[in-house]
Amino acid sequence: MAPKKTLTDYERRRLENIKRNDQMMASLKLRSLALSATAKRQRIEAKTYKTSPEKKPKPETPVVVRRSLRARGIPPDSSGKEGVENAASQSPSPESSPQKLGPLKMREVYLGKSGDESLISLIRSEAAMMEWGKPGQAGGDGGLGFDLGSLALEAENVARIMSGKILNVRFFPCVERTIVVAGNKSGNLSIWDVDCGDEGGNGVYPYHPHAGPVSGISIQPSALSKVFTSSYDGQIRLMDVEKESFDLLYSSDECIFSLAQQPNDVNSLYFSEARGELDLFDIRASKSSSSWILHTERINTIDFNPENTNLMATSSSDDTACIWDLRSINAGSSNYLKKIDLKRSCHSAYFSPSGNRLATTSVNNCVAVLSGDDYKDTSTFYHNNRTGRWLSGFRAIWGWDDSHLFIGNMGRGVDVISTTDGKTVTLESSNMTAIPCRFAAHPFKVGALAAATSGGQVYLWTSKVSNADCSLLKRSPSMDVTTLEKC
DNA sequence: GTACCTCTTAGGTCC
DNA sequence: GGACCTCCAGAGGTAC
Repeated sequence: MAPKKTLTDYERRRLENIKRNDQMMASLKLRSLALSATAKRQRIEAKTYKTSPEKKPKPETPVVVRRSLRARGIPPDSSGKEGVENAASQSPSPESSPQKLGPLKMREVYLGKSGDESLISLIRSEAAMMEWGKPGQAGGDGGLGFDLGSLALEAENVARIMSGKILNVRFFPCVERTIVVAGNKSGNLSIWDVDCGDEGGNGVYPYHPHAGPVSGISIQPSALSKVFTSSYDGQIRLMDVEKESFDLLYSSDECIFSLAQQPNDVNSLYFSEARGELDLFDIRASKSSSSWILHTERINTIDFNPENTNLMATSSSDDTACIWDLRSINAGSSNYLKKIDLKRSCHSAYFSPSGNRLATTSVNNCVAVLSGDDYKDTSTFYHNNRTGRWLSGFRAIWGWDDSHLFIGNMGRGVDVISTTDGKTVTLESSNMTAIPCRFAAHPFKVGALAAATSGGQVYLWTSKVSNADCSLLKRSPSMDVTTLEKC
């Protein structure tokens, strides 16, 4: 006989509800009525998931595989063991740090073993440098002369920075440094300082600011010390490195599914909650200033045109993606500039670096690119986007110009779709042992591409030619331009 | 039309 | 190496 399962809070509340309802039914002498009602509709018992009798807490600590064994002088037998032991010895599980409605000190929710002082001072100094520098974005319409063949995944650029499914990955928009930030389904936020390899430590700083999946991360180049995060737990938090805290900006009973900021506007947040609702949050006034119902189902992504920041794109599980003009959005959900019906749930809609194109990814196995005047031209590319339940849905992102899109491949590769000739190539590496689902392109380092998996790993592809790496560039025959009908 | 059920998918852990 | 767990998607089917 299986040992008695420990009930979660949710299950306990649910059982209490059922018990209360039973008592109420009995008191109203409605039990016989209720029984006849259930007899009418003979449902099989609600689906439950088996749980192991003695569930051991999962280590939430990052394991960084930053140096090859050969490079570290470790014999093959020791492979990975060191990291795993480190992970197992890590302390607080997410459940041990329940989120409160209020600000959280960074150290309160820090899950790492060594301190995070070096990260705090690094971000402060990078923020100060950005204040002075004011760099321009990489990319544009004309192309960068970027050579896809030079992309490689070095062994030291592979890290398991958290456990579980990564839903969001971003680069800190700093010019000099490569810092990756990712959020997972457990509400964790991990920051990986990739360049700290020679400075001791593994460079990964894990935090647990949310009680639910992290649905959005936003960082502005002009305010590097402020990291905005949203979560299914209904909260928006601001990781303020100057104050060393995760401030609570917004709290709701509804899930928050996406978060975005207009370029160069650090005082406003756009986020989606519930079914199709988009909210504008004024950070200085600390209140939601506008709200619109734009879709009939959840909004999965919000993105702004980098050249005309009044144009906003949304993708939704109501099978559509839309482009809106913020100056006329008040007129309601029918007042979109452009709407594309994808027949299936749409996972993403992102403007290209020049703003002249929009790429959408849908579970209809298509990546669609809108271009031309008023985005009236549509090109569609067949792409297998059926990721199933356990993987984060694929989202095609733009590289550093309008010529290439990057998206995960179910064969553990990175598909690169050329928007100029419609051809797709797949980047593969023996260092990439899981399917990359979510991507980020470094805004200032052409060729630096972060790919996150549903197992907590991040692969950092860089534009280096290395004979040691066995990255392979091959043409995928099944992914030429196709029509929407074929999709 | 709505509510509910089943199936599918991959990665990590444990034995 | 295989069994088991994960569980906040989405599609398709069925009952009401």
